[in-house]
Amino acid sequence: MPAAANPAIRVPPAAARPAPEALLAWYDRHRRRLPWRAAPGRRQEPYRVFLSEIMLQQTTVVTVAPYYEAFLARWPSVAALADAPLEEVLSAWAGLGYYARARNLHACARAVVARHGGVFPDTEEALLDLPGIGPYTAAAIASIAYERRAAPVDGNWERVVARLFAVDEPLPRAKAKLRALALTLLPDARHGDFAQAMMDLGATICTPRKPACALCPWTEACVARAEGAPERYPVKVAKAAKPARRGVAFLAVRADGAVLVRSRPPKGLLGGMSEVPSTPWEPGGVANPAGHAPLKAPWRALNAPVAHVFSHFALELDVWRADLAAGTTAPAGHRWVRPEGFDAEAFPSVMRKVLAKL
DNA sequence: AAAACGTGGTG
DNA sequence: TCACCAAGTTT
Repeated sequence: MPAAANPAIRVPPAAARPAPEALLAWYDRHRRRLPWRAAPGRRQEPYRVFLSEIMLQQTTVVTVAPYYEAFLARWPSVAALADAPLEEVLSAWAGLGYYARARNLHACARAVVARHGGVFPDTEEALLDLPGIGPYTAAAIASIAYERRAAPVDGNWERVVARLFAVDEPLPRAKAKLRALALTLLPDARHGDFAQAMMDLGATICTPRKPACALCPWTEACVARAEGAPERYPVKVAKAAKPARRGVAFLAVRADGAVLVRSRPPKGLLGGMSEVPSTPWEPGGVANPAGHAPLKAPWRALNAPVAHVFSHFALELDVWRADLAAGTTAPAGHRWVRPEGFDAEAFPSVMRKVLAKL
C-alpha cells in the first residue's frame, strides 16, 4: 500500500522528498573520523565493525573509543578473541556496562570460528543467527563491512526519520513504522556510507535537543522542521521512575592488603563479574546484614555509603570493613586479591566505587 | 511483550 | 539534583 493512500502518514511533496544523494554528499564533507571507521572509499574489516557495533550499543562514542583500541590491540582478530578466556574478556570490558554484551561478544567470536571458519557471514539473516547480534547489528555489519543494502535502524535513524515524516506515534510502539519509512530512504549504492551518514547526521545535526536544521542536507524535505518544532520528535512514552535498593558490602582486608573477592553468577545483573561480597540488594535492605558476612570478624560500618544507578534501579550500598590476620584463609567461593591485581579483575564500576573506600 | 540489563555525560 | 540520553539484545 502506498504511503500516500494512508491518511495517517503525512508525506512531504515529492519534489522535496529526502534524496539519499544529498545525505551522501553531506557525508563526504562532514563524516566524523572515528577509530573504527575505514578511510573514505574503503570497506572496514567485518571484525572491526562487529567489535565496534557491539560496544556502541547504548554507549557513547567517547566512552567506547579507548575500549575499542584496547580490545583491537589485545585481540586483533576474531580467532584471537575466540581463543581468549572469558574472564580476560570480562576484565577488559569492565566499566563499559551491559556485561551480557561481553559474554555474547566472546560467544559470537567462538561461533564465527566454529560455524563459519573464522569469517563473519555476509548476510543479515546469517549474522542474526549469532549470539549478541540483533537486527541493528546484523544490518550494520552487512552494510558497513559487506556493502549490503540494509538499514541499521538505531536511535539516530529513528530520530531522523521521525522528524522527516513527523511521526506522531510514540516510541517504542512506532518502531515498525519508523523502520518501514527508513527503508524508503535507502540508496542503490554506498550502503555502508549511507548507514553511517544517518548516524552522523543524528549525532551532529539532527540532535535530540536543539537540531541544527540550517545545516541539514534534508532540511527542505523535513516535515517536523516545517512544523516549526523538530525537537518534538520522536515522541516517546514516559519512563517509569527507578526504585531504590539497599545493601551492605563487606570489605575484608587482610594484613598484607589483599581484599576478599568473589565472582557473580554467570548470568543476570553483572553476570560473571568480580565483586566484593555483599548482602542481596533489596528495597529497604535486608533485615540482618551481619548474617550475610563472608566470614566472622569485627565488622565496623564506614561512614560513607556508595551510591550507584543501574539501568532499572538505584542502589545505596553501605560499606562494612574488617581487618584480618595475614593467615586468614578465604571461604569457599572467595579469593584474596591484592591491589596490584585489581586491574586484572573484572570489577564493574559499582565495585570500583566500593574499593575506593579502602 | 515488557522487563532486564550499566555507565557516564549533560542541560 | 535529576531526568534524559547513547550505533540494542535477550528472555
